[in-house]
Amino acid sequence: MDSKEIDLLVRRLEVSAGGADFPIVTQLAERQHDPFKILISTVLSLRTKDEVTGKATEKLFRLASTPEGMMKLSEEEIRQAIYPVGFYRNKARQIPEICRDLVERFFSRVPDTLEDLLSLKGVGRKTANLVLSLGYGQEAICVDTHVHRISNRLGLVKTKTPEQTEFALQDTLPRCYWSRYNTLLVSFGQRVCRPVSPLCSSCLLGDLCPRISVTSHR
DNA sequence: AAAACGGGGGC
DNA sequence: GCCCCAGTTTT
Repeated sequence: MDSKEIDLLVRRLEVSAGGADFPIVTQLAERQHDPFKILISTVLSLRTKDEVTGKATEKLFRLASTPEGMMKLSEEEIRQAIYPVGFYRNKARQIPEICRDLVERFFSRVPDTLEDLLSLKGVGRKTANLVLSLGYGQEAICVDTHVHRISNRLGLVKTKTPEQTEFALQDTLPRCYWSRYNTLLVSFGQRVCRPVSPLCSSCLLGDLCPRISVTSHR
């Protein structure tokens, strides 16, 4: 796929994903340029729907908005604030831990390198890359289940794991598309090209999808 | 590579 | 009741 075809694909994804008015894009834009907020909200978003995560993040930040403040919150306080995101045992425990790490090892700042971000407890490649991309404006591809699934469905990559997808996309996509691409694909994956009962009839990319007539896209 | 983790909400 | 979800960690 040459760069002209890729540019066309990204544009078509933009149209299919519904453009900037889509809630996820709006929410992400609001969190932009605040790496700490992006980090915390992404940890909260693990296996949880994004509308729920957005509200939970706001409530939590009303309690404390800095690593210093947040590391002092009790598990119970956090649990109440972030209801109903689920995964409380992990999340309510990890947040003060991450904040303590930020204060003690990184001078209360969210790191801006992949290696440092991955050293935080509960932060994996997807979270780390999202912080780099949205928080620090670096070109990064963060691969979640949507990006993994749809990149394969569109034939951009042929991979088994999200990590393989990340590296394959780095080879396939020019850098300038990385940040736009992953945000778009998540929107597209949630509203149109869903894992279960995808809206193929209203999808504008049917000609690129080998499974257009198949009922399930899993 | 696969399983464990883990809980509210939608149907 | 059953299944799904912007993942990460452990076996």
